[in-house]
Amino acid sequence: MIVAVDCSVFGFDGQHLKILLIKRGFEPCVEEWSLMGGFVQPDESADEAANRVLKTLTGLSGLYLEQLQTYTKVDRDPIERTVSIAFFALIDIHQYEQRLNDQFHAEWFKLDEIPDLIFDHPQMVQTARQKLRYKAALHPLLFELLPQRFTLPLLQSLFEDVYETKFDKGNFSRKIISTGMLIKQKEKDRAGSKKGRFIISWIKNITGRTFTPS
Amino acid sequence: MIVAVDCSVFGFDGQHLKILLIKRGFEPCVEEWSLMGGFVQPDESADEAANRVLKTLTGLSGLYLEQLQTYTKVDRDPIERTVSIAFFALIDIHQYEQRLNDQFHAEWFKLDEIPDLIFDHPQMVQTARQKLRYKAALHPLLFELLPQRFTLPLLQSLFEDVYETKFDKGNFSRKIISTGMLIKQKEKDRAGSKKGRFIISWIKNITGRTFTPS
DNA sequence: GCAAAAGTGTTTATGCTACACCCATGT
DNA sequence: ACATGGGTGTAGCATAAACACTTTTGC
Repeated sequence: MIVAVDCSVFGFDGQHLKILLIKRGFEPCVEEWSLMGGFVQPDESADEAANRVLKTLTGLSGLYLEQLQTYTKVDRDPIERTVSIAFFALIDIHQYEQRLNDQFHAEWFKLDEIPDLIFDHPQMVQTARQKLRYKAALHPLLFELLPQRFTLPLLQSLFEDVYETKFDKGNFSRKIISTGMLIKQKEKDRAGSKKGRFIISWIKNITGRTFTPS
Repeated sequence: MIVAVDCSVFGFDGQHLKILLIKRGFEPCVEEWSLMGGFVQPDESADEAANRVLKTLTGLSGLYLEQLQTYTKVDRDPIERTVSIAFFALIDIHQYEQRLNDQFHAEWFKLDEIPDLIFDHPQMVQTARQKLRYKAALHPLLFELLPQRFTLPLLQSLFEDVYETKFDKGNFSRKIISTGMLIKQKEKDRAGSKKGRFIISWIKNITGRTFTPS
């Protein structure tokens, strides 16, 4: 039986949450859109395979990566029996290097504009999205989508896009600050706002802290 | 590559949460304790395989079954490269039929008295336990461990054993009742208590309701 | 009657929501 | 000066925690 990995890669461009898809260059289903994936090699675990695939696609290592679920329907691959271990990854979209892009014809898609995907990839994307929402409500996850230094309004717009709702800025601010995971810098970011927003950065290595957005 | 399933089967005997383990009757690691598992056949999905395995072990179909995680370390099986899709299942321990038991030398173990297990099964058990706690805090899951008709004090002792803590009976009662998922019966259960406890039953098919224990 | 466990009520504390208000700056 | 978006303060509401109280029965 063949064992594959498929990755739902999420990014945030400042406006919308997006997912990275590639146009397949090989059979079956050439020229159709799909998640980035690959086969698990004899000398690697699935996690290693997923990291390898992501490195190949984005040029980046050490991305936030989490195993989602394994898809095993008998006929999910029309050619040969294949089980696929689905992952989702979070990436700072601005670190994504365009140069490797062309090789795979990769593109970022807004989540409500996803094209038809091969096999059971639509289901993987949906599950990835659900898990992202579910987990981000309790864990500091979405920071992985932002640069090291960002602003609170930007973080809020990310949460609002992920949860498709609006949050009260006062309550949002208090909730996020109260986690103790953010450090307010002295500098402000003055682009696109009359006042300016304080830059904040994220303490990545606090373990065990959880929070819910308001 | 070989694809297997392994199931962490939980039960509740009225006192403690327990897990069902078997003594392996075949190589490798004969006579050692392990989770109940099996190989995914060419004509079945992993879910079907897990259900088949559970049916073989317990004689029961339609158990609560959920995919946990897939274990893929290269050398996790010393004989041949095998990936294992781990599941956890919840069972009303009293429906478990002893007759099929002997075939596998199955036994229930308290979670703090689990013997050495083969391969990465200890990790599977730990992850299963974590997921059970995590999910039961938000979803009506633990009812699956009880008979159709049970009492509130019994439910509370189940929660207390799962979370290794004590809950206030008043607050617990209100919280559980407020979910609207329980029906208080007219009858009482008079065994082992001076007053008696009202029997309650569980409305299984309410979707979307969630709750947190107090 | 008394002990023991079931079940109910009540007070207090906490946290969340909504919304009003102030602040800094570009035009 | 004023419009705009950033940031802070606060009153009211809803929920949760702690604990006192009542009920029912076996002994």
